[in-house]
Amino acid sequence: MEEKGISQAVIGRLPRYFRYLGELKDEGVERISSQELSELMKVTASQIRQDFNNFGGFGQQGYGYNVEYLYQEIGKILGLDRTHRFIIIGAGNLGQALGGYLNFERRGFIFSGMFDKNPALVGKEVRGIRVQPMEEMEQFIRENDVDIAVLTIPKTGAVEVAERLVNNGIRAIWNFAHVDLNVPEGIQVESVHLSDSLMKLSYNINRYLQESGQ
Amino acid sequence: MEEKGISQAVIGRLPRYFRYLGELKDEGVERISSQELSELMKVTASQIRQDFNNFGGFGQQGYGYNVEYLYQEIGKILGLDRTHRFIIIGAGNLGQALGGYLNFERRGFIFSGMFDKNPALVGKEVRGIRVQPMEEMEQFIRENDVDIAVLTIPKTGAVEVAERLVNNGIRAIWNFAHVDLNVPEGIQVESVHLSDSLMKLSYNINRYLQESGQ
DNA sequence: AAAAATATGTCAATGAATTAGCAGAAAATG
DNA sequence: CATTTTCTGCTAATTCATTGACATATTTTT
Repeated sequence: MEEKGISQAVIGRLPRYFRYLGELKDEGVERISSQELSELMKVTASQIRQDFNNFGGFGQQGYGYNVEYLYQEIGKILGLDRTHRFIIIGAGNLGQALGGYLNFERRGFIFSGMFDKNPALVGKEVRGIRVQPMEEMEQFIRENDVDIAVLTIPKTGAVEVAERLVNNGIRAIWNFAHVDLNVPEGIQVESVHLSDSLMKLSYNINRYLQESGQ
Repeated sequence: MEEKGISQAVIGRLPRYFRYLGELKDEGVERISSQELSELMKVTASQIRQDFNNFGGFGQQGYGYNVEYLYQEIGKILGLDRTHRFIIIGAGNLGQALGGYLNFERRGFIFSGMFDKNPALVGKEVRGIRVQPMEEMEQFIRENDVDIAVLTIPKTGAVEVAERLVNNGIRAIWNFAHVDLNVPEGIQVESVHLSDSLMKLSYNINRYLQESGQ
């Protein structure tokens, strides 16, 4: 299983495959062909085969793919066979929502700390984790082998906090602040720009109204 | 300004242009060239010009682009010159977080209702909006000219709720549930699959570890 | 007011991603 | 156990997206 230069287009589709395969597995489905999966997921069968072949091919001619095996393999590719400890910076509603997701835990993402600069939130508990003041963040990262920091703070401050995170050994940032973070080579950033997403929706509403005549 | 068959790749970049132009405007910058903008945003100048030209061209040779004008025009393309009323289905932390974002209001997205099936949450207020029971959803949509429904409920139930929304005249769904919604032609769906995003991050962490030798 | 510099819009070239097609391996059938 | 069917892995073709190059319009400089 060699992985070199897999495009982000492919990576971006893997979680969706993983989700569908997990559901099939739970339904007791043992095997599936690219054809069947393509109908279910509404993508071409060719794309499915091509995507999987990036990682060496998990199927067998005349049989198809074994659901359980394929599920496991994609999980491995996505790194879900390891555990990743994460902390949340910003204990507002969004931070609390993400801290509360039990599904993340199931995939090996362990919620281990939460920080906020607002004294009113410090001390509050989210799923057994006590919100700590921002001053304690650096030490906590160094002492607790934290991989991922989730940034759920307003954009003012996000750049500065990101820098502090990186300086203390964070490998990855899941960024919900509405700014682009510039981090050194080797630090992974995945941004979720909610307002961008909403604007895309807005565009498509408008487009449809225009195309179908006001 | 003719728009036909603009690719989603282009649309996906518009909100980011809009964000940068808004910041430049606030800083008092009057004009900018594709070259300068490309350095700021870390994309090629050619792509910027190509993207804008999909909509007819907003610049002038020898001058560049007027920041204020370009900002306005992209806003119009994204439909931000109109107002859209939205409701939130699911008054958990995520729903509350989205209801609380003042920035959406600034862009013309008006938070007008919130619903939850949990009686413990009904009656609670989020930014002046009272959480109503699910049973009142249909009538509210019909009587209040609601464009967008934000789905912040668990995946069980999301498909059924989506159907109810569509049957009562919703045009667009901003979907945070971890399922793919199948809606009729003409209904817009924009999904934010948070766990997919986290898995991509996980993949990239792993990849880097492997490439740089364990 | 002429010359030099700037910077767009557009076309062409390249590169990336998706889809189509098919040889051949395995499974199912009779 | 031979024949037919199924279905992958792979290569080739096609489509889509990005980048490069340049003619030309506008601005700035001298």
